Amino acid sequence: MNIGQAATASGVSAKMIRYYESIGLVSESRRSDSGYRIYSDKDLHALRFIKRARNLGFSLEQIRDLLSLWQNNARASADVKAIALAHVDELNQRIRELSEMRDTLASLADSCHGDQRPDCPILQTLGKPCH
Amino acid sequence: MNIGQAATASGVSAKMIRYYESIGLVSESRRSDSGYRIYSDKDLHALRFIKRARNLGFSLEQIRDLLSLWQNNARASADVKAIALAHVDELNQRIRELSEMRDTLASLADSCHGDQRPDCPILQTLGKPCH
DNA sequence: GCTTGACCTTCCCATCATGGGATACTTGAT
DNA sequence: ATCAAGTATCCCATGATGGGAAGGTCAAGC
Repeated sequence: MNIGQAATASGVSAKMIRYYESIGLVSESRRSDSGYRIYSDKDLHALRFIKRARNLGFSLEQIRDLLSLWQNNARASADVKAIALAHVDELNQRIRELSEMRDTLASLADSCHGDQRPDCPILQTLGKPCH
Repeated sequence: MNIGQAATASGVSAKMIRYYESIGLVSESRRSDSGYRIYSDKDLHALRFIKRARNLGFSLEQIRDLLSLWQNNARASADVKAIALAHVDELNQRIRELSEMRDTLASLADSCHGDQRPDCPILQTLGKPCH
């Protein structure tokens, strides 16, 4: 399987597959005589693993750890769970921050007439001299 | 006021002030004879404005628009409100995505024993052949 | 006056994950 | 033989920020 097919089948772009290889996230693939990368089902499996983990918001470094646990049959599930829960915490933190921004901004927008007049509490608040 | 004092007073690092100037987000400041940047209260006001808007998650390009409205006394508050509401939508979208990730991951983690055994539904799900 | 340390200047590089594009080669089908 | 599509390697860009080097400036203390 060439890189394009692996990309389609895994949902990871060819560009990214090459990049993952360059940073050692996936091992260097076999090459054809002409230098084309060749992917096995096992390689594909790893790419799909990465794609899933990205969809869950894991960073490539977190995925590096997950991959090594995934490939290590002697792993303890506690190690995996710890990474997952740490990431849940990160997600919660970011959700909290974004929610706070949204609430503040929504209430500012709510108090703005939204008409042709220049008077605007949003700009007034942004421009206030101190926090 | 030198850049360091402006940085402290506005909460924007000196690095960032220079960067904002380089991309034309703030106008080039006056310079002393020796080339030091000099900031007025008005400049400081604009930096604080930017800082606030960043805290609300606006991108620098959005802030560019907000600043020009802020400085334009003939603005319509509707224009400001539109930008704010569009940003609220973006925030909601990101919150939704992150919440979805968190829920998926939390439920996976929940189903994982988290003990010394290798058996782990988290890795199993990440590694499953198809979406 | 001279030293010292804190501050300022510009310039380059790094981050993180991804995409765009240039140039050249390979493959497979007509 | 030709042509399109695929692939290879490079370099560059993003957005917002920080780090650091090399050199100039300022103010305080001796």
